[in-house]
Amino acid sequence: MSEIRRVIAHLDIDAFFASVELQRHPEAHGLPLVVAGAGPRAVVTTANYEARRYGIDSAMPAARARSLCPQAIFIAPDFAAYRAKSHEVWEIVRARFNTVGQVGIDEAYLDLTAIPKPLAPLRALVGELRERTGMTVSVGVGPSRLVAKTASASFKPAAFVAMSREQAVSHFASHPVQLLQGIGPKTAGRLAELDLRSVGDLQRADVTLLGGRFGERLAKALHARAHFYDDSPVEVVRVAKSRSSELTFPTDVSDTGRLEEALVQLARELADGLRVRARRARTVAVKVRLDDWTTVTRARTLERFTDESETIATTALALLRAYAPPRPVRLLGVRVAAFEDELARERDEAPGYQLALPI
DNA sequence: TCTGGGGTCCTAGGACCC
DNA sequence: TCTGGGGTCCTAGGACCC
Repeated sequence: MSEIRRVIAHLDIDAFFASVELQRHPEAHGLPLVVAGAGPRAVVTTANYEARRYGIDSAMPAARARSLCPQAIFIAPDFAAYRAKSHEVWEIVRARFNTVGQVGIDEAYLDLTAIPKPLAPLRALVGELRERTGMTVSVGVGPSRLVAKTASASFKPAAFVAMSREQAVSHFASHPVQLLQGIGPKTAGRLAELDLRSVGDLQRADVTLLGGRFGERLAKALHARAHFYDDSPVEVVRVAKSRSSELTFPTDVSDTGRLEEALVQLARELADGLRVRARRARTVAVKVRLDDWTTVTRARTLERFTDESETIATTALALLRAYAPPRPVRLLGVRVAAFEDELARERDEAPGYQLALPI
């Protein structure tokens, strides 16, 4: 087995939404700024570093953010503006580097293995991005996505850190396990029951003991993560596997008519999106979150692929009626999946192409 | 102070076919 | 009359990430 030493960079735009808003509201510079919706159930999408000093962070209810820092400037998110700025940033990156795998709106991995001395051009890129887009990017570099990501995440903002796997293993040993990507609150809680709280604890843990609790597969994966082993590739092209639209009501809804109306609207949005992207799906699913936060999904796979609002809406309605929510509804969603193979569709729709049908 | 919206991946169980 | 295992497709729920 030949071991190729990879060089991976992780780029992350610092406080992205808040930074875009600061460009449009220069008077807010140096003041706490929070991007959050206005509704009663809104959450914080981003807070700048001034606001984070008050304990405000992403996904926190906006109401709580307001009480933590009433003098902060609150701005409703403008996703069209963020998408435009994101496009600007990553187009510049793609013009300078070949293997760019974007992950979400404000992050990307770069595979720099083929570049002899990658840090200098990377440093130049950071400067260029700041000059041309006004965005500050944090950079982590390492032999894997995991090392690169952990480095950029823990040294941001304005980070520029390169680490070997061995350095990551020792440097992050004292940090909580949740620092590792893939370990969230649930897994951290289960690990704590085994008295494993830090990355170092997990490094030293007995895999057999872990296996008894998590199953062999997950145990091995967790142990490997703690040692910063990761061979996942940088994926330049990613094809979506599902699309969804969902809506949290400002107050819970019991009225069937109102629920069905909302569901049809969501189905329409979804179908419009499919047609814009020239994709068709075969599975339609609904998601219902009740007032007590229980979440139920129901799915149906159709005979044919579809991109029609009518078909998607009818299927979604049938699924909702069959479930008949037993309590007031907080959230409704529609999802489509099992997309038609893109190449097959292009071939089938190519002019002059005739499908050979058996007689 | 009650917790958005858009995704991915994993697991487990049942149906069905060979 | 009782007993198989493998493979694929589908559904439902859960955890996690940005």
